[in-house]
Amino acid sequence: MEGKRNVIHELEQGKEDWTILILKVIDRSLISEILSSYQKAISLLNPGGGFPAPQTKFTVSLSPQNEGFSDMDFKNVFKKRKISEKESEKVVKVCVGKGQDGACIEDGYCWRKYGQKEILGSKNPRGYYRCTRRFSQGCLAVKQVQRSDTDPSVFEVKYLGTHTCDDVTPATAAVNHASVRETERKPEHDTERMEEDMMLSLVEIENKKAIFRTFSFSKAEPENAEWKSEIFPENLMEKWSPATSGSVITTSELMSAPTSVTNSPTGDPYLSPFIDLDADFSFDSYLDLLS
DNA sequence: AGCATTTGACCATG
DNA sequence: CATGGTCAAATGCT
Repeated sequence: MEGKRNVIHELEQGKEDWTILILKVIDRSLISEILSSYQKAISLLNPGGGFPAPQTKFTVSLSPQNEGFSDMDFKNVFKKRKISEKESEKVVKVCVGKGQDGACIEDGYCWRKYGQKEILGSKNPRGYYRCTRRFSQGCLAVKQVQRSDTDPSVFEVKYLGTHTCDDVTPATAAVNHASVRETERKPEHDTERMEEDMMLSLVEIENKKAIFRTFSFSKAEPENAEWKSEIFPENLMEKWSPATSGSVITTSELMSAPTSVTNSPTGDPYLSPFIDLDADFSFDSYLDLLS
């Protein structure tokens, strides 16, 4: 009985996390399916229990003028995000890496390691990478990758400089694969492909979620515009930015959002901290729309 | 053989 | 002088 309760709790936790992600993810149709699955699973485990009372009313604040959020912020997702004033490098991106040494973190570009350093006060060395097109195309993009001291599964990736090359690796295509396929899918799709898509997307989105949870940026400043537009494609920013800050994102807006994914090298629309929205979002009302 | 990675040396900065 | 970033020779891999 205790175990069942834990499972329900975990599912609900996951559900909340997904809801946070919905505000970020372009390919909503797939997320809707996942969300429905969560709900079905909870219902099956907890018949008659229904949804927990709207503690599910929460706020997500992602204004560029107060970007950056801590683990605590995401542990208390129902509270308005408190902003840290962190002044630092051009960009600091914290993300989960799949590689054993951080060299394989997928961001769509080809990198070549040119150095590694032990950093004072850090357990793990920092790897230095530059774009492989440095000499062929004069691309000056550089990144630094360091495994987190606190969480070995997390790599802190710092991007410096802008890509001037036009390199988009197959890795990027793979990242977008599931979403692209999703848009191509016919109404009468076969379950096998659905499962495959779902698995791809789950892996992808779980990574995004982890990134999103620990994502932090330096203070938004004019000189950062360059890397902002590089990492977060303009058209997506436009599509996702409400006209005014503090506007409420309705569920219908969420459902009608574009399903296409741009083929941007490092484009990670899921993570855009520049979406200026303070959204009150009720999970229950969202599910009402789904049913 | 050609390319990528490793690693100690070197350099710039505070 | 300590530290972090880069260079480049040595080494490894395919």
